[in-house]
Amino acid sequence: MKKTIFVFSALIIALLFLFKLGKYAYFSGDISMEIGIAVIALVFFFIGIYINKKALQKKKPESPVVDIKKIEQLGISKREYEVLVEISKGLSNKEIAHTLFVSESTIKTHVSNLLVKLDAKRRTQAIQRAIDLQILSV
Amino acid sequence: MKKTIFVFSALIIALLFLFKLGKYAYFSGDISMEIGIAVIALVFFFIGIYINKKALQKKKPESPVVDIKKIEQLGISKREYEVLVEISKGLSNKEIAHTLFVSESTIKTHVSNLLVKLDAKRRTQAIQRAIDLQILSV
DNA sequence: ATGGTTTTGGTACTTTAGTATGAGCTTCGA
DNA sequence: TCGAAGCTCATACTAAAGTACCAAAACCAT
Repeated sequence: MKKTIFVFSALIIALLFLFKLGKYAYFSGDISMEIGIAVIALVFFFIGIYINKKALQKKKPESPVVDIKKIEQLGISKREYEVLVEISKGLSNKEIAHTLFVSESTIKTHVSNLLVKLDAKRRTQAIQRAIDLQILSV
Repeated sequence: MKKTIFVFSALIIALLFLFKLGKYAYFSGDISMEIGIAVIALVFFFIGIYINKKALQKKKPESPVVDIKKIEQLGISKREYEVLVEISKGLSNKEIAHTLFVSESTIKTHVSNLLVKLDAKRRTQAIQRAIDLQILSV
């Protein structure tokens, strides 16, 4: 909103400034005036391009973001989600156990729970499901 | 290139047309002329936005595409790649065997070869590697 | 404090996955 | 036509993955 106000203010100022130029050209004859108008047109043309580019740049960081609501809906706990992330990295249960400082048994329990909650038969399927559900950032 | 030429032609024509309007306003007094200039400016402002939007729309279908060169570089055969795709879908060796109409033994062989070529220890890791290498369309 | 959830861990077993090795068959280019 | 490469399949194991069941400690909110 502030951006919009700023942009319009800038446009008004630019317009007033160009009016001065226009009058200046006006006293210098007809041809100069046409050139002045051409300059005005071009300047605003590029302003339009610039504004638009800026606007689109901010839109870009869009949807590759993930999670939260669906994770909660599925009843996946924090710890389980951590395990899910490690699974998607291609780690084995033993490796996950090491990185999370717990026993492999614990990881197996988490994985089993995850498979149920994600309705998957294998960890590879769990990865796919998680990606589909936008629970994992690809 | 043709687009650019067309756009500039259109701009020149628009300019000439607006010059006519400018002259028209010119004979109607100062205020009208300033309004005319403002109109010109705004018109070109929006033309700029429009052109820019069009240009960016064509750029969009960008890089989510995949493969080929790297697949060849890694020495992955067609059949092996098919297996890789099925793996990434979360299928088991047995299921892949069914969908590709071969025995599970064959799939195991392909998987083993894939793991070597992708430098992975597990199929889940193979999936990650393949995604990193842009061999799989996420 | 008491009950529900989460996290942790274990045992015992079944099922997949993955490795190693060998071998027959097809295809395709030199 | 000869050989390399790819695809197929089998046997025999080892190693992960997953299931089932149980249970103690930790955490959190009423």
